[in-house]
Amino acid sequence: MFFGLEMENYQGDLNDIVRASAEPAHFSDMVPQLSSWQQEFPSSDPLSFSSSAMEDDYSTNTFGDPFSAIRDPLLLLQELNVVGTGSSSTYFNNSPNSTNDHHHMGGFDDMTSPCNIFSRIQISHSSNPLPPCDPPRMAAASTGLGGHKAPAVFPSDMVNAKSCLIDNTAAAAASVPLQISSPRNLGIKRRLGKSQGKKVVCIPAPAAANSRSSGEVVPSDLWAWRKYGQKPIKGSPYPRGYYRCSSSKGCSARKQVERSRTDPNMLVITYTSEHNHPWPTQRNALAGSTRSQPSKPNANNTGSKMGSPSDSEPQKTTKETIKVLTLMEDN
DNA sequence: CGGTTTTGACCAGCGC
DNA sequence: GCGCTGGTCAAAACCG
Repeated sequence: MFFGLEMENYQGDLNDIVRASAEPAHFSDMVPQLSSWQQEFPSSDPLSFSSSAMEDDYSTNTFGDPFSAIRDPLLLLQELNVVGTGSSSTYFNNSPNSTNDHHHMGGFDDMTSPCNIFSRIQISHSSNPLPPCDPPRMAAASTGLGGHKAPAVFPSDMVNAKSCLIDNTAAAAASVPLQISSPRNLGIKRRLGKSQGKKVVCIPAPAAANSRSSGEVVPSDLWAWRKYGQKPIKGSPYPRGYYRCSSSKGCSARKQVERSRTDPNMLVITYTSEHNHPWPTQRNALAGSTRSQPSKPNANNTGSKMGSPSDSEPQKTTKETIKVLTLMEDN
């Protein structure tokens, strides 16, 4: 069930993995699962998806702001370190207990709070941690990691854990340059090779979970991200969004968000650089951060060369997010 | 007012 | 050198 298990069968063709494990049908199964998740973690849970969001028709909004409802996977892990046992200090640690595949992340099992989403997150330590998302990039991660046991992180209820996280920082620490093996991504290879501390996260795209049309507020990230660009990517029908941290001036943390070209239900988030500041106690600003669906006459963006404005990630500051921060500070 | 998103333009790396 | 491509900049519009 875990794709870590699927990865064990990986023998080189990532596309086969994607085909084998990332069928859209899986995602359709995700909705009721998330609904049950929502039931188990009701609105008091700052991390849960909204039920109304789940009711949004994903098929009619295939790229409708897929990022807003996503909490940073890395952030989730960081929060684990904060809220959890504090036994680890990295985004995800290779648990000393991880001697084989399909281990829970150390400390995760301690997350027993009924209101803690993390209790439902499992980390798969697989010798082949490649996720069933973007094959070229995952191939890159595979190449770069050089056997590094990068675990996957995912809510266990979500489509058989169709999310993953590749810690390229570890690769960099091991002096293993991140490389893209696919000739289709030479450009990316070029960029990735230059940067350091890249982390690639592949997660299921929420079904327009931000539900901006309904005005529902969905927490996305404790970090404040400001979108500074969006570009269409060759070979991919989906644009890539460029975000930088706006929590602190001078912070070089950035992330790129795009849909997997092989599985539109998956989002590939690439983190670049680290935050050079503490957790934001509050968002720098509210104005614009709760921007609703553009009301501009060209809101449908028919004339845009870069895709729909709904592709972007709204920087939503929510009471729920503040609540999480408060809880974190209490710890 | 101070933040955001949007988006056209610009720049730089790479292959040919 | 040129073209392609990805990444970034910055002005304008927008939002609360």
